[in-house]
Amino acid sequence: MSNPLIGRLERHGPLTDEEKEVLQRITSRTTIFGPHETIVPEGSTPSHSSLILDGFASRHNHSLDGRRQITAFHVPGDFADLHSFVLKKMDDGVAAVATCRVAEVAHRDLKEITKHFPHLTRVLWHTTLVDGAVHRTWLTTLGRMDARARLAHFFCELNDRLGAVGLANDDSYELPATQEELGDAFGMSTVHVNRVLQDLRGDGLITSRGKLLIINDLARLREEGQYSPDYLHMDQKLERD
Amino acid sequence: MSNPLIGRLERHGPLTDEEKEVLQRITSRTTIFGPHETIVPEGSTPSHSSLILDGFASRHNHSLDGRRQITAFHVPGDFADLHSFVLKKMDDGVAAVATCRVAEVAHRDLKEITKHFPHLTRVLWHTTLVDGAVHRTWLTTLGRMDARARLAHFFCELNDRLGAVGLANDDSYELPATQEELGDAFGMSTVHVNRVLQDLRGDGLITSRGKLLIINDLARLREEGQYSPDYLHMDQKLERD
DNA sequence: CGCTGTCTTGAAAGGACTCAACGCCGGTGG
DNA sequence: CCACCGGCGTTGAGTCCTTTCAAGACAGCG
Repeated sequence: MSNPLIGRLERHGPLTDEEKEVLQRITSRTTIFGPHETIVPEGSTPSHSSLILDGFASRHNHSLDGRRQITAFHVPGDFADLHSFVLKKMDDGVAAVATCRVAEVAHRDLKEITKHFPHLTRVLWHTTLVDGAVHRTWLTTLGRMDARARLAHFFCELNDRLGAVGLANDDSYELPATQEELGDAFGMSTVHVNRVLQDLRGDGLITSRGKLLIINDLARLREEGQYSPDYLHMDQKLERD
Repeated sequence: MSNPLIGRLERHGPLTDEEKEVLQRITSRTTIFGPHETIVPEGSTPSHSSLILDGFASRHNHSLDGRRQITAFHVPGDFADLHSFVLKKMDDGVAAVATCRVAEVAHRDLKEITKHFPHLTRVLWHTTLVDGAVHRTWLTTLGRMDARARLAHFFCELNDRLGAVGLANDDSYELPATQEELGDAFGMSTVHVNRVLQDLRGDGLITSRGKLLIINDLARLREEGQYSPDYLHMDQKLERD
């Protein structure tokens, strides 16, 4: 089976055989994390970065009074903490939402890439910048949209991101997050998440059975969430030279 | 006078003379933007990135219904849109808050850096990752703190960032943003910004005369804003090899 | 079968918003 | 030199989205 990282990076243009070999080599050590387990502790100084091969993970900050804010969700093919390679110290933490299979990529190996593979370096840089673009978009939904629109927006985002790795079919996908986690991500209480979800279901926009989320009316959900996928920079090609 | 970019990047460790020469060379073309002028339009595909030499700038997104969210403020020494070098298309826009002197750094030149100066590349990457860390922190304040704490937090953040470039003295500095801009950054209406500022002044935490902001009780402001500057990664050294 | 985590529901309280109007001040033009 | 103007800050009142607290229902699991 093909390497999820290579697939992810090749969305932005072909890689040379040599580049693919390197990527293959540095992603060979894998670990499993169960639901709610910590993948990278907040404040730690890891010597490797974690690539999600399988599962669903979150990144979170804690305010000083202990409240949790989830700042990102990660799907297979995403680096959850590539930033720790450059920033060294984690200002945030990474946790498994559902069971995750993770490749641990040594920072030593990443540094070799930056020394010898400038194109690969730019593509890796690109993935961290897309994270930033998603952060900005979440800022916009948090600052300027109501709870219903925020959740609608997120369901659209996830549909596109999971679709890109073959994990969404017919606008439906597995969403392993609890209502508490959704609340921690989108600045709302668990109670309110529950009520908004009921509204969205009641209005025929989505259906959910257990962890399965089905989007019934994607056009309307996009409109309610004011969703436009530009910020994901999904199929953008990066010139090599 | 010394180059603000070199000063900024050298916070993370010494640069070679050759690296400094390159930086000096690529930041030589400057432009002035007046208050409220657009520096980089949302959705554009710039061929250069804008380094703030002087002034105060903002980055913003618009929701589809036209509401503005400011996602970052930039001070001298900051690249406002280094991400456009790698992402190509701007998902956000950059505007001058106060008059800005800006160095326009050609993407062509940045690409040469990624080919020949791996250390410099990592340091530049670092600055975009700090932007990301600030975004995450803002997400946390937006999602999990009330309006008063968000503003308190921001005033502490700016005190540290401006202090690092010599633009804050005795915990006071120029803050050229209007109350409307603060509202657009921190998810609140102009009216509410006004009221919260009055509270902060009334409680003796800050004083403001015109555009000058004075922090009267930094310890208490930090506590109210739950502020800790770790996420700015300010004095972190990056090893060269 | 009981436990624990998750989802659901109700009621009351509150933070923040909208609308609307007014004051202040610096700039500009007559 | 002064009156007008537009941008910005301030105030008041009413409304509403969202929270908190509390408790009950449900379901998977050991």
